[in-house]
Amino acid sequence: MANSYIQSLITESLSELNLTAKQKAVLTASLKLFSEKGFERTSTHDIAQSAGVSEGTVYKQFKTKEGILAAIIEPFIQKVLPKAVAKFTAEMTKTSFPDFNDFLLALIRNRMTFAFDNMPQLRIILHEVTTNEAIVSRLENHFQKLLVGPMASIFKKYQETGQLVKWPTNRILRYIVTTIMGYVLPAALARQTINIEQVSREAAEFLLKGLKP
Amino acid sequence: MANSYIQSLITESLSELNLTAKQKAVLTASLKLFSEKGFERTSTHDIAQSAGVSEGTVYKQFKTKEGILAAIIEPFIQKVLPKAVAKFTAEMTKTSFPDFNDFLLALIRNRMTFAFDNMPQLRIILHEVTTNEAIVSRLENHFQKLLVGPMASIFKKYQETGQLVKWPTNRILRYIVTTIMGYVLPAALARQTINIEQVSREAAEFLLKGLKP
DNA sequence: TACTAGTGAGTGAGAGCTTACTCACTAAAA
DNA sequence: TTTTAGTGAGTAAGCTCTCACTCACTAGTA
Repeated sequence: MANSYIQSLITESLSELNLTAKQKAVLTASLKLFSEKGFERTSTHDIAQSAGVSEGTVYKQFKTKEGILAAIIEPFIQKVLPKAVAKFTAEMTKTSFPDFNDFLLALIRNRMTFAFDNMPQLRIILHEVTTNEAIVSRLENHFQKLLVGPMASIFKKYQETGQLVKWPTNRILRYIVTTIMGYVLPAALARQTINIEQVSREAAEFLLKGLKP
Repeated sequence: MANSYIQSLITESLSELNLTAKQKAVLTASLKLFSEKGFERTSTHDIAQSAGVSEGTVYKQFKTKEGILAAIIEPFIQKVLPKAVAKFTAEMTKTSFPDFNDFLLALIRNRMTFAFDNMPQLRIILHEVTTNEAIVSRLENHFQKLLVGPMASIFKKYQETGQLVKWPTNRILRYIVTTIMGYVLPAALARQTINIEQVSREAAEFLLKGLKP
């Protein structure tokens, strides 16, 4: 469900650029190589070979190697991320789980699925983020604008019904996000998968206790 | 306290190699540049210039550029990390805080101080870890051998006095570590400092609730 | 229908640089 | 005198990016 939706987001943002089959091959090959070896250790020769095109083709569409990286990261930060968040918050406000436990579980499951569906992109961003301050501040900005705002009103409901501790939205979000990351990051780095269902329950159990009033 | 101890660990591991002043300058310059720009974007020319030596000097001691990276990462993983953990667990078992809250606070404060004292090294490892599986599995191994073992017996005490939930050591550690990372990582990436004292209390408050039986 | 002109994605050899690494040499210490 | 740290110009490999060229295809013309 979340899977196919995310997939369509990616294919959409790809087809929007109306690229030829070969240009798309360049992007998908770059995504794979960048996430496996890192941007700097991937040569344009590698990309061309992996995509089955000539190096000239790589540079027809993307003027520089950095341009390929931007063509991967930018749509993800500017389109995939915001759309996924918007869709999720809309779903949450509509469904309106009366029980905070159910809300937490849905949230964690949703976010973990998203992370695993977009593992290559997330790995690339994680790598870049350590040496690129610009991306860090843009992601921070996104976190504030996209997440903190919508979540505040949702949290308020649970706080008023005495199910959620009355801490600032920022603080509550930090614990939720980092607890999820605590499961996703090791798996991402070790290139392993996890049992999302089981792990979500585990994380929800802990967070529910920690975020009780 | 923790600060000066860690500092001495680094200087010790540096002087153990009994390097000349220029060779040490090469290492400290590399540490700075690698953590700021990343290993691949740092040239040996940059290192030589920053250290105020010739490129030949760089290669007198370290046979390859990878060798410089290893000379930074290896002592950290094999000596600094284990010693810091050993010293901490020894301190904890000796002092034996009767109150789990006090233990948690000491633990978090200690770990955060360590992280900020070793920020450059941690940034380099974070960057490398995304493209180097070998380091990942070695760190995982360290986590198991160094942390899980000693912590198990400490946790047992608090579990028996009804202050700590009876979850596996691994699970409890995961939540403690990730909660700390939730404060340290954003600061590390944004290259900012945080109020360790205030933030430690915040984190301890959350963890105490989440880890109550 | 047959011919021609035009288009643009794709090619790959190679220009131009950067980079990691070497080595013949110097200066100074032992 | 021997040894050793340090030097920096030099080298070869590898990188990004360019550009003159090909060729399948389309659209207009006779």
